[in-house]
Formats: sequence, structure tokens, C-alpha cells
Amino acid sequence: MKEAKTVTIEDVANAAGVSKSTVSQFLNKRYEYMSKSTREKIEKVVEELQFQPNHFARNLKSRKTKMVGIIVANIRHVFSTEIIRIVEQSLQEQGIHVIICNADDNPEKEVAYINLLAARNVDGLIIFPTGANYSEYSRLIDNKIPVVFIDRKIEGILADTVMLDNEAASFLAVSTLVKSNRDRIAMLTLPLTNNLSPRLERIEGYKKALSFFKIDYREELVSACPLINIKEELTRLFESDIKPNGIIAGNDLILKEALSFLKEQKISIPDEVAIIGIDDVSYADIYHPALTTIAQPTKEMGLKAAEIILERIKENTQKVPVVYRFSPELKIRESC
Amino acid sequence: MKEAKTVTIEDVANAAGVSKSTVSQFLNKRYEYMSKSTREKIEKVVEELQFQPNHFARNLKSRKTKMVGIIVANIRHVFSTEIIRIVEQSLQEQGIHVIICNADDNPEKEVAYINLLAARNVDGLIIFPTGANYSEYSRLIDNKIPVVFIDRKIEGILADTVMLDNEAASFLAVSTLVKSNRDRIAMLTLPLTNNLSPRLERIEGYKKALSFFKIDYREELVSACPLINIKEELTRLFESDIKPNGIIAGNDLILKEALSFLKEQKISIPDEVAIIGIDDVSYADIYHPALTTIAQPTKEMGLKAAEIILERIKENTQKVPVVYRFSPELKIRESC
DNA sequence: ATAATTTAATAAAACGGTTTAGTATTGATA
DNA sequence: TATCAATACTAAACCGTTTTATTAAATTAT
Repeated sequence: MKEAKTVTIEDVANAAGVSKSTVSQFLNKRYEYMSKSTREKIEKVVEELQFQPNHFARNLKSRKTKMVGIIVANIRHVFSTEIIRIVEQSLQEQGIHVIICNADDNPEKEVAYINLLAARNVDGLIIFPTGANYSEYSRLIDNKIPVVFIDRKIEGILADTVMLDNEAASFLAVSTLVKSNRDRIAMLTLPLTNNLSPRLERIEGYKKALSFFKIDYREELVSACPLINIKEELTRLFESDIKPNGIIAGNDLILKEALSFLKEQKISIPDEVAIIGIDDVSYADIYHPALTTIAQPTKEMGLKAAEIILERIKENTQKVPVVYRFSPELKIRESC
Repeated sequence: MKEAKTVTIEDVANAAGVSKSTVSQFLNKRYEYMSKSTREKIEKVVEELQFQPNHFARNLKSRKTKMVGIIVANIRHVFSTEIIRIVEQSLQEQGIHVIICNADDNPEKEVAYINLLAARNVDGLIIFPTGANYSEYSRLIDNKIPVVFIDRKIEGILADTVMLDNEAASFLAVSTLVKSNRDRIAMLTLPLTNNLSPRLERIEGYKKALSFFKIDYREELVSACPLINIKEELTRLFESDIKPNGIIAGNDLILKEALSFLKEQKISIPDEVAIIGIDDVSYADIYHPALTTIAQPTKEMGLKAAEIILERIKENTQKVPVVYRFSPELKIRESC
């Protein structure tokens, strides 16, 4: 690999008594005009010499890297890592490699990664967008680089997108809380900067569900703030006269903050307040009480993302992009 | 990037009125015999044309890919993802990219990835080894490919290794339990197949600590079995006459199984049994009771791994490999 | 028998850089 | 004056593939 002088296509050609071109045809499985005997001869030599084509030489001409890049807004969400695992496995089976980059919710890092992966000629890109780089996203689309977005839809960008039916998720959450007789339901999400679609939609779904169940919407019960301020917000809510008896945590990180708050304040679940989280968490089953959550079908979503990117890479179709909305799954446990 | 006919080094050369070679020298920052004026001229043209060198053409001759591969035995351990995040960030700053591959504890997948990354000419490899591929590991070393192992030491392989002082971790665990007056301490780990160093060492440390504290070692209290059998083992232990009053969970996954068991059996922590986990877990603080854990200094370990691999890549030193042992950190919470 | 077509293979030109060996030019040294 | 060294640059080879254009031989059609 390094010292071991590499075996090249030329060595194979010499050993098999044919030309480089023929070997190349063989390597690319274009057997059309090749006699069975030469084909077998080359096959044998390749095996014997343990020849492995050089990816770089190959790419230089063919422009295919057999790599796709994944840029994830924040790798700390279990949702992200689960999807990544599925995609990675699924592409791996097709001989395609995955490069993972973590933008840490930082749009600048995201741009840097987009450029870097583009410069590395990845065959396609799977992005969990931060949402803040409209022009970069559209540049990718314009340049016909296969892209699929996950989790978030970007306003004005026409690209394949795999995401949760967020309104349905909120509706499920509200209805579950309503069934356990909660009528003052707080909704906690992260800030709505960049118009991040899931957050907006989850709030929208919450409102619609309330109206469906004929519960008055109260603005004070909705809070969109950074993670570090969640506890303050909860303090405010629990000290006010509309003390919530139900909480919807907009994602896994918020759920953790809320649980931490409830633990500190010794507020009992579900007696004093019921809680339900959007996004499943690893400790849901073992928590006291076990946590009712609304899970995203990560497996199906990951598989779909892999399928789309493969299709876009193979046939450079001009198919019109579609947004795939996956239904949430309610996992009833004990917290609600 | 795709349609947009790429700018090549030749375009730059023409625009700047110099030869390709000179531009190449410039790109590689070899300014020795270059006049200030040419240098500035090229600089300007590169900027204007937004020239980006083609990685593949570059590698073809220079054999540097500016990529390092990470092969992780099992990406579900939080320890792994944390380390990966640190390494990735740290290498990223040096303009080096990271390819992450997950072997899912499957030695065959690990071999496949090793070969694949070697074929892609990665500059170096960071491996959380499954432990079962001795000959492949030594082939890498023989071929002088920079490698650093994380978490596990492979018997007979001389390579830089970054790992926890596992004996110290067990000792800390035992001493913490002893301090809270526990004398029947169960030790749970995953199977000892492939002689995985951390598991062996953790058991070794457990034994030594017991003897230090003058507690008799009882084989029945030690269990090394697959995750799915942990609950059976615990059932056995709790039904026997040496019902443990303290548990050491050998890693994060085992801790979860143990907590699940204790929850199902309504065994109270820490009254009936104290528990301490090796590896920190995300929910340690919010659990009832908060979980006392022994954390690995992932940040320091990740930084060290990045530092070593960088050094090995840059200067192809013949420095003798060293095993770095990091001290565990006790995080006292409420479960013990 | 000759022309046209199909089959099987090849030589040579890319691809976009890096590297090696070399060439002027100038100034200093013997 | 001839020699040498340092400076500033370049031409051409090379890296290992893919691809295009071409050719030679074998087969079929006219």
C-alpha cells in the first residue's frame, strides 16, 4: 500500500498479454466486444496480482468518486446519528462511501463543508440543513449535484426532502395529553430563527390540535427559546396562574432540560404534570416514569434518503423533486 | 462543479503569464526561487478565477489524500461518538477530512473497511478495533500506514494506542461502593471473546481492588455475557444467597440493561443496591436517582489521538509507538 | 469475389496536477 | 576572462486510469 510498489493496470495488461484498454473495459464490466477467453484470462490475472484500481486515477477521468457526503446540522440529536447509521449501511452495500461532517448548528461551518465536499467531487450530498444558507443550497441544485435534505425543508429550494409530518406529530402529542385529561398544555421548542420548518410546523400542529379539541390557545404556554433558557421559561410557567398540567417537549434535548427541571423542583410525573417528547430517547424505557414519546421512523427515513440519492446519482434524472412526509409513531409509556 | 467547466492550473498559468510548474510551486507554498512579483501575480489570478486544485489529480502524483479514516467497532457507544466528534473537529482544523466507518462489532466488516480505506489511500487510520483481525492490523503496521488504536490494545501489535486506565477505573468504582458500605459487589461486563483489553483489565482491577479492601472475591459475582443475557444474570444473582448490594456496570449499554432490570423488579437504588457505571451517560443527571459514573476523559483522549495521527502523517517518524493511559474521572451523583 | 458489417482488440490522447531536470540570466570569484 | 553559484523560471515526463478513434480479422450480405 505504501512501500509495496502498487500493481497497476499496466502490470495486469502485460501479465494477461492484452492492452491496458482491454483491461479497463474489463474492470468496468463492459464485456460487449470481448472474447470469453480474454475475459477469463484477465479475471485470473487480476485475482492473482490482487490488483486494486486506483481511485484517484479513476476519478480524474471518470468524475465518479463513489462517495457521498453527509452534512449534519447537529450530530448530538439521536435522530441524526440513527439516520446516519442507516444511510451509511445502505450506501455501503452499493459500494458507496460516506463522509460525515458535523456543522454543530453553525451555518458557516456548513458552508465550509459544502464547499469542501464539492471540491472533493462527492457524487451526492445528504444535508440536515442549518437552514441559513439559502444561496449555497441553490447553487448545489443549479449545478445539478444530487442533494437530499433531511428533517428540514428550505423555503424556495426545490429538492428531495425526507422529513417528519410534524403537524401530525404535534397533533398526536396533544391528543395523547388530552386523553389523559390535560388542558393546560405547554409547548417547548428551540428558537424559530431561520424559519426552521419542523419547529414552525410543530407549533402549527399544536395550535390546530388545540382548536380541534376545543381548547383555548394561550400564547403564554408556547415557548421558543435556546436550550439554556428552557428552565427559566419553565420556572415562569410553573409560577404563573396557568401552571401547565401537560408539557410537549419539541425535541430530545428539550425533553432532557424539562426533566432536569422537574427533577430539581420535585414536580411529579404524571401526577402534577404529564410530559411527552417528540423524538424518542434511549432512556425512555428505563426512566421513572417511563417516558411517552413520539418517535420518528428513522429506519424508513434513512432508507428513503439512501434510495433517493442513489437514484439521483445513477440516472441523472430530471425528475421533479418531492417532499416525503413520514408519519410519527406514538410510543405510549408512563409519563402521560 | 459539474457543468461549470472547471478552472485548471493551466488556466491560472496562462492568465498569470507563467508556466504550470510555477503555479504548482506557488500552490505548494514553495516560494524559495520565486520573485515577489510573480508570487503576487499568481495570488491575484488564483483569487480572481476562484481556482480550486483538483484533489484527485493532486493525489495521483503526490500520494497525499488529506483524509484519515476512522473505523469504529460500535458507534452506539456514546464514548465512540464523543471521541469521533473531537477528532473530526481537530483534524478539520488542519484541513484533513475524516471518513467514518462503523463495523458494528463485526470483524468481517472491519476487514472490509480497512481494505477499502487503504485502497482509497487514506493518510492515516484511527481504529476502535473489534480485536479479531490481528493479521490485518499488523499488515497496516508493516506497510507503515500511520495507525492509532483507541480504547483497546491488541496483544502483539505495536502501535500508538489511546485508552483508559481500566484498572484504575474499576478500582475507583469498587472504592466508591466500599465507601458507601457495600461488600457484595457484582461486576457486569460483555463477553471476553477476543481478549478485549478493557474488559479483562476492568475485571482485573476489580479483583485487585477487592483484595485491597480485604473483601473476598467471589466468582459468582462476576458476569461476562452478551447484552441480551444481562437480565437473566441479574435475576440469578438477586435470587441467590449472595444478593449483591452494589453493582458495577462495565459500560453504558450494560448500565441501561441493569437499570431496566432494577426498574422491572422494583429494586430501589441506592437503598437496596448501589450502582455505578463505567462510561458516562447522557441521562445520568436526570435519572432518579442521578447516576454515579466513571467517565472517560473523551476530550483529552480525542485530542491525543488526533495529535498522534497528525504527527505520524507529517514526519514519517520511526518513533517507537506508545500506549497512552488516561485516568478515569469519578462523577459522584446519587446512585452510590 | 467483393463489399459491408460485426467482433475483438489496440494505440494514443486525455484528465489535472507534481516533480525532475534543465535553461537562461545575473553577479561574484579566481 | 573564464568559472562558478545563485536566482527565477520552464519543458516535459509522470501518476494510473478512462475514453476515443482506429485497425485488423472474421463473418455475413450482395
